[in-house]
Formats: sequence, structure tokens, C-alpha cells
Amino acid sequence: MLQSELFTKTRKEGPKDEVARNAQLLIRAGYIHKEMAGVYSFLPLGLRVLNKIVGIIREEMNAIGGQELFLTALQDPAVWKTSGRWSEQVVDNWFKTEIKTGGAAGLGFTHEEPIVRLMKDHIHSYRDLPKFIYQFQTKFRNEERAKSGILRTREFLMKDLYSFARDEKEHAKLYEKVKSAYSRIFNRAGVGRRTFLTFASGGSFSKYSHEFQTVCDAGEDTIYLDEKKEIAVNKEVLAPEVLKELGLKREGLTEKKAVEVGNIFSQGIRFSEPLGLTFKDEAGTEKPVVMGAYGIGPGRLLGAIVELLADKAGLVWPASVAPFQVHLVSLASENGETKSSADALYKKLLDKGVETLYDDRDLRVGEKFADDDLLGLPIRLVVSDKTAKAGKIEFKRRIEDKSELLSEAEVMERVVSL
RNA sequence: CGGAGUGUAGUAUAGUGGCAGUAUAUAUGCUUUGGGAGCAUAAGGUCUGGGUUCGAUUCCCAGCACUCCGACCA
Repeated sequence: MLQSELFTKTRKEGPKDEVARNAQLLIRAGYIHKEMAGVYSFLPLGLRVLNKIVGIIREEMNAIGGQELFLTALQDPAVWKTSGRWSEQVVDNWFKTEIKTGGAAGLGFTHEEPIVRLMKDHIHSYRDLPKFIYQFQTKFRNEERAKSGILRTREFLMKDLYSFARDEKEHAKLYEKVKSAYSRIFNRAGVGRRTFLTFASGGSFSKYSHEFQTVCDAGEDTIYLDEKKEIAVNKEVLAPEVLKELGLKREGLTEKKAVEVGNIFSQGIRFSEPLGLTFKDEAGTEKPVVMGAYGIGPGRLLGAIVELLADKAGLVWPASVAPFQVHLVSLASENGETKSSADALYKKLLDKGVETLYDDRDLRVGEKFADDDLLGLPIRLVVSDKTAKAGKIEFKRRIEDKSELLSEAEVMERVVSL
């Protein structure tokens, strides 16, 4: 894409109404726009990152047999009344609204109720199980306090996966599958080294749930991490008997702030029973389906990546989620020979399928490089009179300080293999 | 929901009970081109409503918005 045509502008200074580093940088770089407290729009660059993250999650969900669907954001009160979760006393962060012709609708904060009701039409026999069903859907939560930039918002995209199993034993297998899929997702998204499986409170149907916590100072959660075993315990369940059960020693744990980028939990028959999602087993006995629910917030994960990897100069994206792989920066004046060779290189990169943002703007070097650092694309290629004279192209990685002069063939080889 | 704070130009910031300033961004012209250069000109602003006052952007009250700390987070 031509940067001269990109409608978003970078800013030298961050907004005064944000403190969180993720929002500061993402707004400065033109990736997101704040609509209201806790409500953010994604602009072209931000949307590209978000879609990359969604793509990774989708691949891993499909790899374990997940089937994608798209439920509605508007929720029918009836099914929520059946489960008991329409009540403000039970769930206090609903956004509710009225239907013109009478009645009400809620904006979904999760989707167990509608998916269970939906699955009743399709699951009748043990032959119909097990199943993994998932979606990417905007969730609405009327948080009393939005904070931490895009890490905790009132409207956000969520990948929610639901598992349906015949019994606890089968459920346990599904649960483990998701656990490993999640590890792959966070590895691929570039935060794997600092993201840890964390034991958290499980609710009424299992002793623990599991969270995936990315350690960084911006995190809202406090976890106790065993760096060697690479597992952690959420502060909410930290107790001597828990540590004993998990084989952890208090002395071996360090307290860390972390962002909950994913969670997985067993739900047993909490929803299938009241809503009547049952199947007949081999003996013809009617049984409630055993469920699990598994969430990842792609937007929050995006924010966590920023928090974890960004530096003083700006954003830093792993290649797997970067909006473009290459930032081609032309330092040539308009309509010269050097400009032509930069244009030609851009075309070659596109022909090779290399996602390239081409800074073809007629600006001074300082501003161009400052923008380059801020935008955080993995590789910067510079074409200038200097490089043209040497018959080379300057190659620099965002995470390194050094740059090197390479031939076009060498450059192509490196960027195509990304 | 409890506590604290802040609202001045697109953005970021000064300042004052009496004509509201700077930087940056924007527009135009000239100069300039390896780390946000320079000169000139132009356009652009006191959150909303009430009160005190001859006069309020400034003081007071309310509202709204935003931020931070805490509580909450299925």
C-alpha cells in the first residue's frame, strides 16, 4: 500500500486522555481511534493486525475440529431467563435495550445461552458428539470502569469456542486439545515466551479453570509464577493446599502482573441442563451434554503484544501479526531516478506477494524514520541516492539497531522467506 | 459503585476577574533533504447550564465527558 494514500496520520504526541502505553502508541500510530471510554475503533493498520490475529486463532480452532458460525449480538431475553442470567442481580453488566414493538433485547456479553438453544436443534444422539463450535463476535460488557486502553473495554471482539461432550472423560480430552491449541496461538502471536498457563478459580463445576496470562506491567491480574515449570497460579486461588496439590512451592513463585489473554473453563451441565440440551446414549438414556467454554479476546491480545514488545520509539510487531511485513522507505526526491528505482522495487515486492507499505511521501528523513519506528513493521528497506549510488538497498529490522546494505537479490531472498 | 483529579485551537500545552498565548499539525510561497530542519503569510480555541460580578475562560454550584486509585470483572 502507498503510504501517501493511507488516510490515517501519525501523531508526534500521545493523547492526554490515555495513560496506557498500548493506547498511547496505537493512537499515535493511527491504528485505533477512541470513540468513548472503553470503546475503540480499529483503523486500517489496526484492523490488519486484528485480522492477522483472528486468522491465527481461526487456523488453530479449525485444526482441532472447530466449526465456525456467527451468532447474533442481540439477545433474546427468554433464553437468558431460563438460565437465570437475565437478572440484574445475577449479571450486572448487561447492556439492555428495548424493541420498538414491545419487549426487550440484550447485547450479548457471552453466548452460552443462545448456542445451547441452537444446538438443541442439532444434537440428539451420542453420535452427534463431540463437537467444537466457535465464533468471532463483538461482546458488550457494561463495565463500571474501563481502563488500560484496549485491554479492558466495554465493546470488544471475542473468539468464543464451546465444546460439547458426552461425559466428563470426553470433555477432559477436548479441554486438553484446546489448551494446546491456545499455546500454539500465543506462540504464533509472538507472546508465547511470556504467556503462562495459570490456575484460576473454577466456579461450581470444576476445581480450577485455566487462564493464559501474559506477564507485563500493564496487566490487571496478579499471578504467582514458577518460571521453571512455566505455570502460574492466579492470586485469587493462591493457598497452601492449592500449591500442594499442584506441586508448587511458595518460595519458587514470583508475583507478577499479567494480562489474561485467554481463558478456558469447564461448565459441566450448568447450561445444558436448565436449557435442556440432552442426547441419548447407546443405551437410550437421555443425558445432559457436558460443556466447556474457551475465550480469547483478539483485541486484548493485540494490546498485550504492544505492551510486551513496544519500545521507546514505538510499536514493534512480530511478523506473524504485523500489518505489513516490509516498510519500504524512499528518501528520493520526487520524480528522480532514485524514486523510479524505489517504485520499481515496490512493484517487485508486490509481485512476490510481500506485504509492503511504501512510504512514497515527499517528507524529510527524520519524519520518515520516526514514522517507521512508530509503525513498527518488522523490516525497513531504504532506497536513497546514497544506496542507489552503491547499487544496494538498506535493510534493517525493527528490533535491531544495525542496518546493512544488500543487493536487491539478497533483499528479495530475505523478505520472501518471512 | 467509593475516593481523587482534569476539561483552553485538529493535537499537545501556557496564562489571566478586563482584546487568550506558544508549539505542532493544516493552507500558500520560498528554501531544504540520511533522524520529526528554516523563513513568511493565513485560518483555527476557553465542555454545557446556572450563580456571584459592571465584567467570568478564570471564582462558586450542578451536569456531562475523560483519567487515575480502589471495589467488581460469570
